[in-house]
Amino acid sequence: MPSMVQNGPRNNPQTQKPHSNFPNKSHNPDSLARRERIERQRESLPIASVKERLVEGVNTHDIWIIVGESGNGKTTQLPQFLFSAGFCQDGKVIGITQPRRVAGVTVAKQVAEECGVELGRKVGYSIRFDDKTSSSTRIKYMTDGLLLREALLDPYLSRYSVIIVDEAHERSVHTDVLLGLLKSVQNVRSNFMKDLDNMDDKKSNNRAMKGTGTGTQCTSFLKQCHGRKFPPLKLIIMSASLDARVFSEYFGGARAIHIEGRQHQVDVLYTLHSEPGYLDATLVTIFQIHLEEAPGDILVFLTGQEEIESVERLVQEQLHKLPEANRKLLIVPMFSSLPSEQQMRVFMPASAGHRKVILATNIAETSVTIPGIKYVIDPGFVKARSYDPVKGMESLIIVPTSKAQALQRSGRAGREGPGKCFRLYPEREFEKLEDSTRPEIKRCNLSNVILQLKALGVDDIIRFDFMEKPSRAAIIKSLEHLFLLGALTDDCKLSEPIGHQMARLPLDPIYSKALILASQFNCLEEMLITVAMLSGESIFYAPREKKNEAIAAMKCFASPDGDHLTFVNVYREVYRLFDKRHIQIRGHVEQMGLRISSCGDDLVQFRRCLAASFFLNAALKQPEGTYRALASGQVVQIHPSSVIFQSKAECIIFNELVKTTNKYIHNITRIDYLWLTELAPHYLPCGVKNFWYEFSYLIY
DNA sequence: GAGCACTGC
Repeated sequence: MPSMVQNGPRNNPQTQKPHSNFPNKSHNPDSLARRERIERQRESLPIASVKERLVEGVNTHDIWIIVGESGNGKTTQLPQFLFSAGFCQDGKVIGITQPRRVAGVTVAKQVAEECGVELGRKVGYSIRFDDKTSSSTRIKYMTDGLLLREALLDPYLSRYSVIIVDEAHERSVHTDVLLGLLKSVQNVRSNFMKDLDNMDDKKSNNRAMKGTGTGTQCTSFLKQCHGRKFPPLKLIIMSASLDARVFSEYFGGARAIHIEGRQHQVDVLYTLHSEPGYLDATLVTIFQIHLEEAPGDILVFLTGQEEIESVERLVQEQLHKLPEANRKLLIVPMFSSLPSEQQMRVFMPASAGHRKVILATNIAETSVTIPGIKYVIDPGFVKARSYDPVKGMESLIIVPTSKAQALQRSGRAGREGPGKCFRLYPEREFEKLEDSTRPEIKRCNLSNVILQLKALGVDDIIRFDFMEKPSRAAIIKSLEHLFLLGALTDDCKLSEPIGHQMARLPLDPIYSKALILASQFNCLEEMLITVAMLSGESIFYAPREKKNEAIAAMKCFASPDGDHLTFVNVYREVYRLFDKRHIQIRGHVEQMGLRISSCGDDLVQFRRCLAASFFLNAALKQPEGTYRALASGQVVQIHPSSVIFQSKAECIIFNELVKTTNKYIHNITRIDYLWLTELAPHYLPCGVKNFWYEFSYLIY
């Protein structure tokens, strides 16, 4: 039972690393010395030797692919090279996107320091909830999701002369959608004059861009471009993957340049035979390193909290059997749901003579860089999320890593000096692994992606030029979902006003719709609370050792009607803890002109609104106590973390269906079945069939 | 009776 209310939202420990402050005036001899040191450091980076070639390349070609492992300085140096080469003339901006918030912040701080400027002036960053830019910002680091949002307001990305997409090999959904968008924006901007002629020729034709070779629709861009002139957009795709070919092919045979990294030698060792139980093998390897290898910390990649906690226990048990002198081993767990104070422990050095063992999930692959690692233990597995669009179900299952992932993990041993990586499987098994992890866009719910693309004016999703196309079934399912939510019209366009309102909110479409409905049900205040809680990390945390305290704390707030009402209760008591996201969403709905009122103690009204909002996720109790989801017919169970886990509610709505050891539903509220027939009559029982009839001609 | 990792004008 998750229960303790956490002390504020968790922060990634990297954001809390100390950084020096600005401004620094160069009259000071200390700062002069520092500037010289920074200059020397910059010049020693691998990328410095190819500076002229890079700048010349960007001048002559509109698109470049830069391949190179981390440590070569491409993220910090390239924007500075381009700035010096004049790419920010006329107030234009160089934008650099990152998949993660922390990276954007830390890199921007470093570059501001290198430039000797105050962060937020010439160099800045912009991430959700935190904008450190000004009108004078010329080098702007940001998350890729944020640039996508910017494109909704400025489809031509007209402020930017150059956009650098960093860490493209990670292939997050945002990166993939952004690449598709950038490709079409670049095309429109470089063919600007030609396209205007084109449009004059085809005034009656709504699909002016078809046939220009882009494969995308830019009609909406063109309309807004009338009478304005933009310089070509320079694009740079940066990737750490060894294979630049996929990017190069996607961008019409774009040139790629390889820049050496700063990686030290890592010896990779394999087992002779397959290990039946990789946790036992992990344990043996930890002690083998501890007792036989030179000093240096160990990083172990495990699949989840449960594994980490059980390995931690096993290591502690074994440790006590060793002679006193051999017990100098410090075990530190690391996973994202761990509170930040405990996450910080991985950055503290072990006391003298001790070796540190970090037991981590794949958070340590990319998100968190831990100093002092000399040994990596890689059992070769990862817990991965996948999505079944037909069943509307996510799965969280343990699968083998890809080759790229194994390389990424072993690289973690060679950041500060030569290291060793112990792969707990035979070398022949490595050869059988997939080359790279399947891009996220092929294994996630596409409703949000489609809503954003529609808002950007891309009407024909099936023919959108994705780098890797999601399955037709996944696209159709999400179109159907959006239609049932009222976001799409009968001819598959974004509806007015609901679809456009939904696209503006940075939320899962079903939550956006819930907010719109809630203003009609006079319970927007309560729905804002609920959606804010559902949209971020859980604010509940129940460590194993404080289980009873956690249960007691939860009981103070629990509502017999379910989790959503419990959220409202918690908020009303302790709202300050997570106000940031609440305030942001509140600002959005106020701007949209929705009426914010509270239903007060009339929580039946709120539950009716939940039923109207989440009717697609309704379930009925079966005789055995399990539930049957109405939309897909699947048999599901209430997850034990729900406050109504033990109740026998006849009819419920839920927010998430995730298959782990069982098909579990999360975030549940008890409703009355009759409300469904009253509030969602277009859906029950034949709404879906109507959809297929209406849309089949558009899809096939 | 159980929770990979990210992200959003």
